[in-house]
Amino acid sequence: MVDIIRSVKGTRDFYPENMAVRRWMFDKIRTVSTQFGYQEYEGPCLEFIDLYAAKSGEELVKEQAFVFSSPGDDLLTLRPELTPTLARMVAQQQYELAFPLRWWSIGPFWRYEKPQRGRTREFYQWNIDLVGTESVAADAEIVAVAATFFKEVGLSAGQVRIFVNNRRLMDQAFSQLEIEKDLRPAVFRVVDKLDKLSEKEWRTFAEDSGLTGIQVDGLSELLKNDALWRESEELVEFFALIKTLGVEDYVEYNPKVIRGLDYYTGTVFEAFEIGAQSRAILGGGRYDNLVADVGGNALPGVGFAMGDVVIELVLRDAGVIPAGLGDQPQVIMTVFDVETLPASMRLAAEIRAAGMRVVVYPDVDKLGKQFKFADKLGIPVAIVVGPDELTQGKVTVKDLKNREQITVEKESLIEQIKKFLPSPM
RNA sequence: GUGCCUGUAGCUCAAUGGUGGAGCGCCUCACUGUGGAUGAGGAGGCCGUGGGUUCGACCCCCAUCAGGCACCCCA
Repeated sequence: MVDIIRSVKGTRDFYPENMAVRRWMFDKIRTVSTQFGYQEYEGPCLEFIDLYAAKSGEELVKEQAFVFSSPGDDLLTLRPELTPTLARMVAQQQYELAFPLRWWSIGPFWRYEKPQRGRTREFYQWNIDLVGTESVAADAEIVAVAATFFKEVGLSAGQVRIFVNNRRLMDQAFSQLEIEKDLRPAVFRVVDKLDKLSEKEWRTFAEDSGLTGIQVDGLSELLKNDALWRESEELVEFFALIKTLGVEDYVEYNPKVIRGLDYYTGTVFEAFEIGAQSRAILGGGRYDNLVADVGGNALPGVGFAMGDVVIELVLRDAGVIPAGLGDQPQVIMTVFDVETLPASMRLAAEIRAAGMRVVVYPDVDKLGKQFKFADKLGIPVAIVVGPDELTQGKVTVKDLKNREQITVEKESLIEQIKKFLPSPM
């Protein structure tokens, strides 16, 4: 093979087959988002780096963002996340917009990471936010959106679970353990490590992080307490609402869910695949001063983000992606010889006028070859118009799957094709 | 950014340091108005790339690029 200029590391090519799956996933996202009354929006893919300097995790901007200078010497970045853009868009029109606003978006993002399975440098992300209310009902609604998405794509509560916790509750608990405020970020990391280390290693790690033995004991107990949520009025109300919304099977309290990002202030949640893999699918939570960081009035909100890469792997492994997705043609018009080509093209136009996807075979080839081509593309119906048909004013319609064919009057062509087409789902 | 594993035909993978193979796929023919089977042929490779060791390298060493796994981090 001649050398082909390779694709950029960490990017993906979407061949029609993959594109069909992506289209299907995105359609599900759209369906669920709009069902809950959210409106689609989109921001630019390029932003000034200053937008992210305001907040975001330090590492996200400094080490994971694609930053470059434009010909005009501006420092630009390919957006690594949407939240700062959302904050700006809201701040710019804060006196025009009707709050609470429900917005959703899906688009490309870039992070300079080491690519591996489930992680690329260019990916798509679904963002959905409910901004302008502190109500617990908003938290519950957002989580219900996530749960409904799982239902919609065919993932059961046995396959995925949304784990919920509350930052305020944890802060309160940490205070009882007399863990100082400036130690909290380190403690979050300790919490995060619990399932990744052995108990002994975890202890060591916790003490190295600055916790006393008594605090480690307390923390260990705390993180085993699945009933801790009862001590939080917010969470009690939250879980009651989740039940009302009918998605309680998907939602569970988990004291270990903390989330890395600093801007979360209340409810936090993460959805995981259940089972051996246990991949993280989406994450989000409540933030109370989204807009203030970019110069607007502080606005509370709640939302989450889901990347397309992991969810696709989960959906594939779960076997819930339907077959027969895609926009391949429904009918192939074979070409018998040069003389009959115009007749074939004319017929194709008629079938298109009836609303079907039709291709005309572009060369004069043996019929067998034309059928084989149709097979490969998964086209279900073929039409043959040779000299015999033309002189009789008829058309042959062939069901490629069952290998049946029938020669009919031209007038009943469309009807006959419909009989052979697989019924739409 | 760190550690480990892997790069051989379009795909999946073999090949003690001594002339690179298989299965599937592809093309042609048996089958000049009918495709999933069968049979017979055929095409297709600077063995990821660049150095080094050696009489000789797909094989050993180094570097580099790419992919995977575990960290890190997170979606």
